[in-house]
Amino acid sequence: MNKFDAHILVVDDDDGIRELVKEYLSENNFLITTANSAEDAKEKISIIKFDLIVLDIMMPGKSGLEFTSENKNNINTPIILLTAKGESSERVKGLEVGADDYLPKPFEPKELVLRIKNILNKTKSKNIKRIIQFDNVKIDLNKLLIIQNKKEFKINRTEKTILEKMINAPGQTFSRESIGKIIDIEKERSIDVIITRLRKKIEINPKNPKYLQTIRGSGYVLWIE
Amino acid sequence: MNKFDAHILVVDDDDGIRELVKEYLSENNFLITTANSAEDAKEKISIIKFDLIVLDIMMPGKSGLEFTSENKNNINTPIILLTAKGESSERVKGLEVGADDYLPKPFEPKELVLRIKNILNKTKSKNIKRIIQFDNVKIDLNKLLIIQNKKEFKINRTEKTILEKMINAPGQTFSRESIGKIIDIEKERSIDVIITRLRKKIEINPKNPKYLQTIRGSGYVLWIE
DNA sequence: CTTAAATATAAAAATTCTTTCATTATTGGT
DNA sequence: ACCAATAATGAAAGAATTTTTATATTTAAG
Repeated sequence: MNKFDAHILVVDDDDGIRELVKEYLSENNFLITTANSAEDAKEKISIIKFDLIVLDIMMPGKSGLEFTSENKNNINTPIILLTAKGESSERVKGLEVGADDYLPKPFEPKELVLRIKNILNKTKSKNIKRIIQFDNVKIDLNKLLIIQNKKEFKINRTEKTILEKMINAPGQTFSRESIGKIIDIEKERSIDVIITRLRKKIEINPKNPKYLQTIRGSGYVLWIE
Repeated sequence: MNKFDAHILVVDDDDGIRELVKEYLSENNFLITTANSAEDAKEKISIIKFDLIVLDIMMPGKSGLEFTSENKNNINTPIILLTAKGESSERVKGLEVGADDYLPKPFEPKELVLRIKNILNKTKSKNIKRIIQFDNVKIDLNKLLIIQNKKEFKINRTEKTILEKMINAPGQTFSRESIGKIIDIEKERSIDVIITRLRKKIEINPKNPKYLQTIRGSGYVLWIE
């Protein structure tokens, strides 16, 4: 939808690092705004709502720790701290005052991108998928429909609840017990039946499931993509 | 309360690392159990409920990734992966399959302790309420029970789903339409009926609701506190 | 105070979902 | 290849939930 994945504020007094980070993150499809001090950052967050802040701890004037401590509770934005190598006490404090993650310097840019993406994923708990498509199958949890090779199947509440979980954790195994907990069903045999029914809707060939597979001894898994 | 901060399972095929980690974490007031393979770990988690799992990615037999993927959904336990330096694709996968954090090897033990503490903190404060109490009423969504003045009522899935939403947005009005969407019910009259049933369980005097009130023309609201 | 619209409620009817059961198929280990 | 354990499945029984119906009650407005 948006051209950028997220809008990130990078705060560091060191021009070199700041520009390096900016460049690297930009290449990775983030929109970057920079600030060279906590005070500068403070001003910018009062104007723009960022998706995440990358913040150097050690800066002249107000430190990254102070900034985090003062602002974390007023804004909802996740913060990643850049900390000095070895100074683990800094990191402890950082997490204590509300930072979401930290990265000891010097760091690999890749690492930063990785941690950013991870946090954005977690905080964006709103990005729960409700409509997915793969091969010739479309699952629409809003309309409670599965369309498979032009055939249309209704799904019921139970099936919806299971799919909701599985779709948002593809490749992860769900034991019968855990599925039972999700949908408040007690008997494990009932879950077999529900899976059989689901397969008839999802699978081209239900007898030889491609997507909703059995993990013998463990449970079931949804493979998409 | 407990003598230890948390019970942690350390999984690594390398005896040296495993023992080193164990020793260091023990010194930091964690109770440590070890496993030397994913298979071994699997057995142990079936017996003991750990607070956290530290898991090497690269192991003979089942890899840490596979273990995470297969088990993350069935246990509720946070997982920290130990990954090879440089192998950032491993880390991406790790997070994708549900790991909560990772640490590239070689790592400083201090760093591990820090990340463990951070995760334990976060997971402790999941703020979705599932058990609440007010006046003489206790609602337990886990046990699917409402206890009101020593009377005990079962609640069904529909009721649970509605309460789940309302409890976490008290004071917010829910239109019949929005309730219907939550529980996949079409007819608005049916929702009247469901509310009536709920009131019999929650309210001391269902005819004169104190908690689950009607907002004429708009819907219903749950007032607690 | 009356009235019309909205809500409440009990009970029955209709529908949907869960469980059971009997049988067959598949899988992994020896 | 064989065995035992696990899983799949169709059909039917059993339970539970949703919807309808019919009637009563409450509310806001004039």
